[in-house]
Amino acid sequence: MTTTVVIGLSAVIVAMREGEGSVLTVRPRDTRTEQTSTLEGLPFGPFDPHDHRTFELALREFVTRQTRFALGYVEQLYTFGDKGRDAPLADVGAGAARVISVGYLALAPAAVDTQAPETAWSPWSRFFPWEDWRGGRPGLIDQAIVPVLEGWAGRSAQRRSRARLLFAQDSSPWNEERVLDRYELLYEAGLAPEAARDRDRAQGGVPAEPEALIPALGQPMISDHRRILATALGRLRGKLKYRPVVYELMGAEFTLSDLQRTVEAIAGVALHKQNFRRVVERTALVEGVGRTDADTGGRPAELFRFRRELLAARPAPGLSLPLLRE
Amino acid sequence: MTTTVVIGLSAVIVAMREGEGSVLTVRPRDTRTEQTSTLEGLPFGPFDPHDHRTFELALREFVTRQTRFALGYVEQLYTFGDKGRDAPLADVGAGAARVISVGYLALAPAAVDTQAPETAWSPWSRFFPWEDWRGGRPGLIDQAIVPVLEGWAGRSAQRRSRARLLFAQDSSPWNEERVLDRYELLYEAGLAPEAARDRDRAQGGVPAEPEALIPALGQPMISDHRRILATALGRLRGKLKYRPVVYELMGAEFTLSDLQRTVEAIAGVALHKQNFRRVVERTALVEGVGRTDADTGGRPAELFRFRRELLAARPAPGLSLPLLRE
DNA sequence: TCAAAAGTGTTATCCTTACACCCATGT
DNA sequence: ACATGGGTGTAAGGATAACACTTTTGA
Repeated sequence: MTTTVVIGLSAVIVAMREGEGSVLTVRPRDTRTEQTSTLEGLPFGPFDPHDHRTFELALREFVTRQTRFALGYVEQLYTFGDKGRDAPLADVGAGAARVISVGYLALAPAAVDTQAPETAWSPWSRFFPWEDWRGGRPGLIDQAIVPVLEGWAGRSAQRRSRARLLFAQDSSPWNEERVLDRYELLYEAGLAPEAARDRDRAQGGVPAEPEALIPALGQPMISDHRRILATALGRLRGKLKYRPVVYELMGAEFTLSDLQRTVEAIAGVALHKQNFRRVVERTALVEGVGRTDADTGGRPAELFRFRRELLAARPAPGLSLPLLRE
Repeated sequence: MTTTVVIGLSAVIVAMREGEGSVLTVRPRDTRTEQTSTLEGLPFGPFDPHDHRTFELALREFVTRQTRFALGYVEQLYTFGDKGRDAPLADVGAGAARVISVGYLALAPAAVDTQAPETAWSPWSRFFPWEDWRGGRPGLIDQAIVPVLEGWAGRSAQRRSRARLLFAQDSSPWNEERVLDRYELLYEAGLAPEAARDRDRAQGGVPAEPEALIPALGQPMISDHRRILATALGRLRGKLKYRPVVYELMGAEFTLSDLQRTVEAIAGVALHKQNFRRVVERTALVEGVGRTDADTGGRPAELFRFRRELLAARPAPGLSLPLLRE
């Protein structure tokens, strides 16, 4: 028996919407029932080996078709191929097809809008509520996550220490980059509804009706899309520090507070205002445009622009995160 | 017409051999002519969607089969799918198959050996002679590369500045991480024999006999393997700085000079001895074992070991590269 | 005794962190 | 006047880079 392979492309398209780090989601329409899915997913499209010259071109094309805007910054994330966690398209194709999905990260300025039906901007705190530490340690970690993880870990020292490190218990520090590791831990511990669904499918059965969701554990997504999203968020948080990628999320002109709020939303931590400004100014990648924005509620803020022309001429640093002590 | 997709896995297996950063290469045997290839390639194997649960398991399996040793550290690099640069397996399969290759980076300690026939450890300076700046700026850059690039760039300011930045001309600094960008520049400029070959194949013809190689431009490899190797080397050079990956290349015990020579071989730059030691000791990821190695030619050196047990308990830093000024 | 490589000490400089304070606007 | 957010100055501590120097071996 030969199993054929189908390559799918998924896009994590990130933008700031209403002050929150958000990601473009779709609710696909089931071809049989004509119902739109209750779960959200990422924009997803097949890669046609005959027509498409490169993955990236294929991605840009189908995203433009689905969402009606053209992507700017795009980078390949990872290729996912685990059996049992593959995309639901596997059922749709002829016979047994294995779906390999190549995940991409795309960044869009806030102004970019989508008028396409069935697509929406969702703040990613919907999917990963434990990742937002801007207001200090989220209560739900100790209320809802830690107790269940302790039950799962039992006497296993390895499991306990893994949970302790990833969720910053007992004075171990919060590492905002390890989004994927945390999601995978929750998945393994059975706290992600996706785990139960994948298990049911593997046993040949129809997925059971989802149980009542525990809001603290975040909205699940279609297929392995929450895993791809976690990969994207972790990668973005890391990249922020060594490449000037934040500016891909900003409009043409912005205040330094806008910039700080964007970095905070992505990194999920609060930053020290004065030191953040210094860090930004030291890179010399922004310059004032000589005008101010008066709609700030206080003193008008100077408007800056990103000096994109320097990108070609330099190794180009990122931003350090001068954390705000609690 | 449907074009089928085949997924191939390629492995860049890195180890120190005879003091040089080396990579495991194979000379595949042509199924028709029974001749072994004149060009080297990377260990490469098909991914069987029916049998293999994950890419990584498939990779470990075929590498063990081809090279007779088991991989340790493994990480996914990138998935390559450009038409016209795909693997030669495309001709071998039934009809028109498009080969997508998922590249992996693996690190092995020097002690690891391969007894398999047709495999060998090749220093990567064979493939990228311009990447070794340990003895200062390699003369071949200005002798052989820059003149040809200038011809290629012509009056295009963009091309000229790209070449200038990547090859550190006119006081622009050498950025050792941009291995892939440099290779792609040479490919575009037609300085990589692979470019001519891909062009010939695209026009339906049989690849012309390779012209006499210009040694300064490095040995070409099969398919797009030199591109994958460039990706691996760039990634490894970057990762060195923020994750403690060098230790994956070291034996159980090593001197600080061994460690420095390894970092220098990978990064391709000379480091300042005293400051390197300080940097290493500050991470506290190594500890002396209380014995010395007398075979150094001078004063015996203290032996150290990597405190791997700390990896689980820490965010784990890398090494900065305290450059040696010329 | 000398070459070769290991290993130590010290200083200037820069970056980060932390703290305190002033400025310009709307209500 | 005062609340709100924007913006500046400065000093302590730590990391890096650059320098010179001592120690221990083999030939």
